[in-house]
Amino acid sequence: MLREEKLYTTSSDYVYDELLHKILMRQMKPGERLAEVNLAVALGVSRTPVREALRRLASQGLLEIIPNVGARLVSPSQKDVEDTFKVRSVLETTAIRFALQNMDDTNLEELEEGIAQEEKAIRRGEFEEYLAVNEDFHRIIAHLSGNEVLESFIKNCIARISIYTAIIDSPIHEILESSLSEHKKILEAIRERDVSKAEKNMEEHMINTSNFLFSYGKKMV
Amino acid sequence: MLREEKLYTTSSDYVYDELLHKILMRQMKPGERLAEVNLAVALGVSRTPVREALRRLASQGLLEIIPNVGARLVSPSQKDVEDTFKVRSVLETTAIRFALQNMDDTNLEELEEGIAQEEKAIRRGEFEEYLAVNEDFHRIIAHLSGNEVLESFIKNCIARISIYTAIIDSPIHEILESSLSEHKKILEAIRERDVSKAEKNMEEHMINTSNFLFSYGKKMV
DNA sequence: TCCTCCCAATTTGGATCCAAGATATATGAG
DNA sequence: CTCATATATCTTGGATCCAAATTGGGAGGA
Repeated sequence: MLREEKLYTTSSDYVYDELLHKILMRQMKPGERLAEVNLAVALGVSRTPVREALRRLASQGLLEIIPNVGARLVSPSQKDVEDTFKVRSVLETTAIRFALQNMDDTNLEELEEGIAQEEKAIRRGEFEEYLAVNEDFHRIIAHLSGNEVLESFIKNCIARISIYTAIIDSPIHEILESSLSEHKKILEAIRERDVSKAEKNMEEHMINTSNFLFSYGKKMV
Repeated sequence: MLREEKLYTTSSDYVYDELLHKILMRQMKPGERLAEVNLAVALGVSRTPVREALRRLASQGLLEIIPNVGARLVSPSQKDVEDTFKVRSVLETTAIRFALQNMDDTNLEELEEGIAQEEKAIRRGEFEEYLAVNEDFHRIIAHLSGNEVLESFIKNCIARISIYTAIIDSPIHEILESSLSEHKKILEAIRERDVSKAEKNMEEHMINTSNFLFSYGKKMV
C-alpha cells in the first residue's frame, strides 16, 4: 500500500495518517475507544506521537477526548450527520462553481478516470477499493476550486460522514449505483460547462446521499 | 480577565485558549515564531502541553509547523484571505438563514445588547474591548444556526482572518463605523424576519469587510 | 441479594531526558 | 576579502518516568 511506503518526517504525522485512513476506510466504529498504549504498540512508536495525533483528530471533530478518561471516535447522532450534510452541500456547490472556472481538459480527464475506477470497483464488488476512489471525486473538485480553506472544510465533512457510515457493514449495491450515476450527471454538467446545472446536480447528490443514508439507517433499526 | 479565572481540566487546554485568545486579540503578528520553551516558561507549564496546543492550532490552519524547525503563526497572502472570506460568506449566509428559524426574542435581545456594546466601545475608543465584542455578533449568529459543524467552521474563518488583520496596528475609525452600521442592517432584517434580506445584508457585509481590508492594506504599502 | 465503600489496577496528564536535526558562529583555504 | 567547511549551540521529536484520576472488583453491611 502506497500509504505505508510514504516517508514520514515525523512519527506524529505517520500516526495521524494511519488513523485518518482507518476512519475513511470505515475500519473503526463510532464510539470506539482509542487507548494510547494500544495504538503506540500497534504502530511501533511511543505514546507521545500517538497523543499528538489524537489531539489533532479531536480538534477536527473526529474524536472526543475526555480528560483523564481517554479518546474515542465520535458517535454522531442523525442530526449531527444531517448538519454536516447541510454544510457540505453549500461548500461543495461553491467548490464546483469555482472549479469550473479553473478546470482544463487534463482535469476533466482526471475526473473521468476517477469515475471509471469507481465503476470498475462496483462491478468487481471490490468495496475496499470503492471506498478509496469514491470520495476522490469530491476531493478532486474541492482541490480544483483552488481554495484551500474550502478544500480542507470539505475534506473534514467527508471524514465526519465516514464515521457515521462505518455502521453500515455491508453496503447496499443500490446506493453505490445511485451515487455513481449522480457523479456521472455532475460530470456531464461540467463537460457542458453549465455552472448552474453542475451546482444543482451536486446539491441533489448531497440530498440524495443524506436521505439514502437515513432511510437505510432506519431499516437497520 | 475571565479567561484567566476559568478553571482548566488540562494544561493543554489552558495553553490552547491562551494562544487562541492572543490571536483573536491581534496580539501576535503573521509569521511570528512560537518557540516551545518560551511559551512553556511564560505560561508556567512544561513543553508537553505547549506542543499539544501548537498541533491543535496548526491543524486548524492557524500555525505552520515545520518538522525540526518549529511553529510560526501563518502569514496569509491576500489570496488566502480572499479565499477565506469567500468561504465565510457562504457559511455565514447559511448560518443566518438557519438562525432565523430558531431565533426567539431572548436571542434577539442578546444580539442587540452585543451591538450596543460594539457601539459603546467605538465611541469610547476602547479598541481592545471592541475586538472582544465585535466578532461576537457573528459568533452568536453562528451559534443560533443550531449547526455545530457550521459554527466551528465560521469560528475558524474568523480566527484565520484575525491573523491577517493583526498587521493593522491602529484600526481606522471608518472601518469600525462601517462594520457597525452593517451589523445594524443585518439586525434590522432579522427583526423583520426577512430571510433573503438578512442573507443579502450579510453577504454585502462580507464583501465590504474584505474590500475595506485590502484597500487599506494597499494604502499601507 | 443488593448496595456501599474501599482498594488495586489501569490509563491518562505532564515533566524530564536524550538524541537528532537545524542554525549560527568561527575557522581556514583560496 | 570571500567563500566554504567545520563546529558549537540551540531547538525540536520522541521515549520514558512519575503522579493523579478513573475504573473495576471485592469485601462488608443492611
